[in-house]
Amino acid sequence: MNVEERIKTSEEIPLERRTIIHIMLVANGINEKLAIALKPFDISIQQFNVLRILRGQNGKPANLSTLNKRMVSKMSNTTRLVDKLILKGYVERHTCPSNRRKVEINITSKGLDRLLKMDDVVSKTETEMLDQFSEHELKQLNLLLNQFKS
Amino acid sequence: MNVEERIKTSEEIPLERRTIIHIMLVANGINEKLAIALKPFDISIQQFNVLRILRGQNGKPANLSTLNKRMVSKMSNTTRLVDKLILKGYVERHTCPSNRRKVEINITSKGLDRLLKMDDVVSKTETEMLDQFSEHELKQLNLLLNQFKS
DNA sequence: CAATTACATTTGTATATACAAATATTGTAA
DNA sequence: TTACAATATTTGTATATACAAATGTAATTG
Repeated sequence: MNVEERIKTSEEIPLERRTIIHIMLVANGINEKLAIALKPFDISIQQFNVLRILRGQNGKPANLSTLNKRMVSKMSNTTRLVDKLILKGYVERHTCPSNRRKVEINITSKGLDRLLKMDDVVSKTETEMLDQFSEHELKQLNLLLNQFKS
Repeated sequence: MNVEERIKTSEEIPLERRTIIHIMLVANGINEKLAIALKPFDISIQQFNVLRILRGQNGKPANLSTLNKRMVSKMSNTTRLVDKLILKGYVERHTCPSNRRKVEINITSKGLDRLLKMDDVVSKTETEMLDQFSEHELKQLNLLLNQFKS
């Protein structure tokens, strides 16, 4: 993808700005592709992400602040995100017995089951997007990305 | 920024998935930083982007589909985005005389004036985010990003 | 132990976004 | 020239997100 072509500009873009725009374009593309892949499951990327985190807990319940810390894109409202997953029967929420301010969130077996199927299409999509890259290039890209100031 | 640390995982992430997550984290960081920079102007990144496109038109009016084509993140509703800018007095909208299905959108002098001030903080933010990079590295990063399938 | 502070989550409000349907206008073809 | 298709935008609806305020619970301190 050529940046100038994509945003239809004839003017030359300074290298720094071009880099920022480039990253944003690629990230939007990734989002779009993943959203399409997950569409048949009627689930958003964020919801998928939460399910994956919960699975990674290996049965150990997570609370909202844990989820927030581990999410790729920080949500300002994890409560409502979890609400949606409960409605779908993919997670359960209980008040934490040791600290009733907290909630314990677990993935259900139904959630685990669906997640397994989502994994397939997501992995396939990820591989498709990156099949132009050699392993060395992927490593190089990760190293460069590390230099961004967070 | 270390990916594993940021998403608090102890498990090893496959290189492809790690790359995708890395890009998303960096893009979210960019978004956040730009949003903060633009906050004093009470304007969203998308709105800022539209103003920049309109300025690039050099007086030539743009219609909605032109804006859509040139925007970094495709909006599904440019109408309402332009509505907001009109409310702020930054743009004007008129029905296109040659084709009354279209609208002609122009940036106002007030919009141009504000945009000039926004440019400063945005450029500063962009430079801050990238000051770890040499010119060679930026070029290298752009080349790698080009390999993403769009 | 009452008051205060800190913590964890929920709720309210405004705006953003995705998608589909509706509206208005223009072009075209029988 | 009427009917139909194509184009360009707007509107409706549902969900997502950002931010601030509210709620409920726990810990601390005088």
